Amino acid sequence: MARPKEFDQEKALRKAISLFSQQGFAATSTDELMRVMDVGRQSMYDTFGDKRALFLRALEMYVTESVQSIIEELEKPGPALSAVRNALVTFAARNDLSNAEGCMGLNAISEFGHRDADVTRITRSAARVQRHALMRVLARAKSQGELSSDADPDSMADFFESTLAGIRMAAKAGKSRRALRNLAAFAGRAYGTTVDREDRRR
Amino acid sequence: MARPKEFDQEKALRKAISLFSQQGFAATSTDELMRVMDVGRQSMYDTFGDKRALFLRALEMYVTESVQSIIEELEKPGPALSAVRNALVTFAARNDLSNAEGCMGLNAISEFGHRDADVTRITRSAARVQRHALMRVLARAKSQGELSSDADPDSMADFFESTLAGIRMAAKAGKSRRALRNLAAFAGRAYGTTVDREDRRR
DNA sequence: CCAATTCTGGACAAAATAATCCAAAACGTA
DNA sequence: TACGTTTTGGATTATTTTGTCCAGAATTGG
Repeated sequence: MARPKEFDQEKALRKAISLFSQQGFAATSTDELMRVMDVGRQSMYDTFGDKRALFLRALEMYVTESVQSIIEELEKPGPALSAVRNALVTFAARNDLSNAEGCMGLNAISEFGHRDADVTRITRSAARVQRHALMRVLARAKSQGELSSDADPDSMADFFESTLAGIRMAAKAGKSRRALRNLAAFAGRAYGTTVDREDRRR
Repeated sequence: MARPKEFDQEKALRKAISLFSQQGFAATSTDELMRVMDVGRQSMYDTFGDKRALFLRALEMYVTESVQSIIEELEKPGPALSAVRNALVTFAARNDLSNAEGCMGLNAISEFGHRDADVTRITRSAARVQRHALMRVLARAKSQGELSSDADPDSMADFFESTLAGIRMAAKAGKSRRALRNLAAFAGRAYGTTVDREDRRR
């Protein structure tokens, strides 16, 4: 038919994610996006629609992958609580945290709050999926007697999510990778006093 | 001399803080600021310089007050670790968190990262002051034997700050006041297993 | 080699936004 | 009351930024 259909869309999106993560939506100009994505203006508009649509596409891609990688950690075999604690530590060690780029998801929530329906839909949806996996692991922990009876799964889940957010912000604030790891490990303590025993078991 | 010197600067600044907290810097137009602050354009420029200077003034006011109120909690009498845990719970109950307005400090870090020297100076300076108070309380905890010997004050402090950030984000994400409180209480568990005993003591 | 189609890049139009200007009103003080 | 100073608000300008247009180049299939 014709010319081989555009540039590498996924790569371009990743560049956009990087830029949006650093500066947010409003502060990022289309000129800057073009330059970083290495795409002509027309190509950009043809492919993605407009700046806002591009942002939403990028956001969706980002949160989906982000949630995915956390769920993978949560569903690792072994004691359920260990998986939870480990997910925190592993998350703290992620490469993309060390460059202080920031989390596009948090960024979007920061910037838009809940006044943008599309943004809210995307972040909420991803959060729901993650929450689901989280509650499943916690239920498993409970059924296997890892949790004391007074432990409230909802609060534990809220705490988990909040810890992730805290780690992300600490990373953006410039904390060292080691500090992030220690912080995550320390947060794990909240999940019960069985930490030491389980850690030794491995 | 002349006319009675302007409007209520502090009130206007608070309005500006509210708006910036919700939308960030770039997404907030001067028109919107004028309307919300209830100040004429010229007055605004005369009084604050320009949009950026206004933002910095507002940011400084916000983080100073925010840090101040946390330090007050941290320095309350009683067992040091209780003060730390209590600071988290009290923070989670703050009124300004329930309206999902968001934290201007986090917002600023999200939006600017460290590419803006002035913003960085303001947030860093406030963080340093808070950190100082925090380390003092933790040192007191250690000297009074509330901390096990393997506890690392730096990690504990990082965790504390990270928890605050997590609570703020959870609030902005729309979590209920009760959820925030439970989350904060749960985070407190990380500071040692003496929770129950100390709580009962009161 | 030709044709159809898509990409590319620069120029351009339109809108939004930051910041300045200016004249009139408000106010304290003499 | 009258003067000098300051605030106020609208009009205006300049700049930035988003999005479109258009013509030429590139590429695949017949």
